[in-house]
Amino acid sequence: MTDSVDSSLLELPAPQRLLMKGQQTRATILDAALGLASQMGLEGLSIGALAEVTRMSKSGVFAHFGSREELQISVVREYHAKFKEEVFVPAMRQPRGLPRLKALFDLWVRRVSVEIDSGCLYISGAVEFDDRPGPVRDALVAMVLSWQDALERAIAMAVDEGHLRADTEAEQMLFEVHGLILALHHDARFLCKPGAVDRARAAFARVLAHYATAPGERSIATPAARLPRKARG
Amino acid sequence: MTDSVDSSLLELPAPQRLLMKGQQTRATILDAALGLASQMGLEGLSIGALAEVTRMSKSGVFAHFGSREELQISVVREYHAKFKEEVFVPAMRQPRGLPRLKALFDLWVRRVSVEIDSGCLYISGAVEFDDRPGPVRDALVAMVLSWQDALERAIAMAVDEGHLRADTEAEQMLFEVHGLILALHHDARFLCKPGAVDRARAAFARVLAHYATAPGERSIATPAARLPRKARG
DNA sequence: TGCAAAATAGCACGACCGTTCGTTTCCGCC
DNA sequence: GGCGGAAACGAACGGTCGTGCTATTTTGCA
Repeated sequence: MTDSVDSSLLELPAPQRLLMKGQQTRATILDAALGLASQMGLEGLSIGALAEVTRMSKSGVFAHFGSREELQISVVREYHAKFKEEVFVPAMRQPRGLPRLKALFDLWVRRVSVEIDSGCLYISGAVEFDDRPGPVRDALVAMVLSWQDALERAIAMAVDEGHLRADTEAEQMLFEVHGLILALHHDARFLCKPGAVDRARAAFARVLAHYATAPGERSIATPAARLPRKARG
Repeated sequence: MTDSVDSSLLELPAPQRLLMKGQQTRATILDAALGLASQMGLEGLSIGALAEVTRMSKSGVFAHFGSREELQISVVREYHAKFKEEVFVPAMRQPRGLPRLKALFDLWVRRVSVEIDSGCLYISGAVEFDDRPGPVRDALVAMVLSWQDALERAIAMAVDEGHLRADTEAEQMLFEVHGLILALHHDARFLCKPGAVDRARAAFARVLAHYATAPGERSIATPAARLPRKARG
């Protein structure tokens, strides 16, 4: 998890290690690639265009990744890192349970809204690679699954905290919430409908209300509910 | 709306009109193109691959459309026609209100499930063309909007029939339902999660329950509700 | 300052792309 | 049977793609 500074650097025999120039331009390229891939999709990302943007030669760009596929995978990983840092990490500073869950959704919405003119790689990648097997798809699936897992854990915690009904199916709730983000992305980016963000937020509130502890059924934040979370399939 | 048999045929000066050969192979090509585009996306659709599948020459295929863009648009239109015939038309045979709305969703789900190994052009197209202006995007947007319009009308009718709450915002409900389909498509096709169909159906039932007439608030199918539907923005 | 290695450039290859053009085959009608 | 137009073909063009190669420049340390 040392980010984009990849580990092979630490395994050099002995001599000069801090030749940072390479990693630095690699980061520059990756940044440009992220922007390009967000616009054109992972499949639309071409080394030639990337070279033009970074004002390098095609082979110069190419040498940093060894193959187009490796470049794509690096872009996916880079996006994942940025996403995590921008959405996951800040939300983790909220107390577990409803506040954290709300923060996760809010930051997620904010991210997708910001991306209204740059595109979410998770979403576009999912469509592009949904029937194109290979390492890129595998990487993409892994990233998305890890994000969904984090969300599911947050939901389960909210259940444990007594903020959500005890019979809440985390995976079902995740499905519904994820749908809201997808619809937001679709309406805002493709259909250019104004107010999609508000629709998503309103719908999320509805979902929350439904899964929230029914009035009188169980008091909010009952300490007794703070048991070790039961293992989920 | 005479399907793919385009109207220029009927405007010929006088003589031989039924040289159907052209339209026939055009239909064959279009059918193959639909399959190809469902797998590779509209941008991944290439004339060369299409020629190989149909066992024709590239130029032979090309001649039927005049440009790749025109081919893409034709594919979009063809998909729209098939979608309408498979989802919209049968649902229209249900009585207006809840039954029709349920049928629309059910057929839609069925379609997306069937497409689990062939891809929904509306969804993949939306992602591919969300920041790629041009005639193809325009056609795609028009088709999707017309479908969403149909859904919105169905929701509004269910309100008029008294099957849904009078204060139901059709566009908001549409947003939520659309999200379910997108999530279904994502989970089933990309993540290959089993049971996504059931999740979608369960979530739809939840949405319906929320927007349904609150118990005692207004009786179901009150004849008085059958007023001319108020104009919606 | 000089040296080895890393980083980048330059060039060429083969493959595929959409498109054009001239030719050839096919079909319906006189 | 032959004529005319539609349909399909085949070859070629210019372009971009990813990817190897071999120089050349740049970099970091002795």
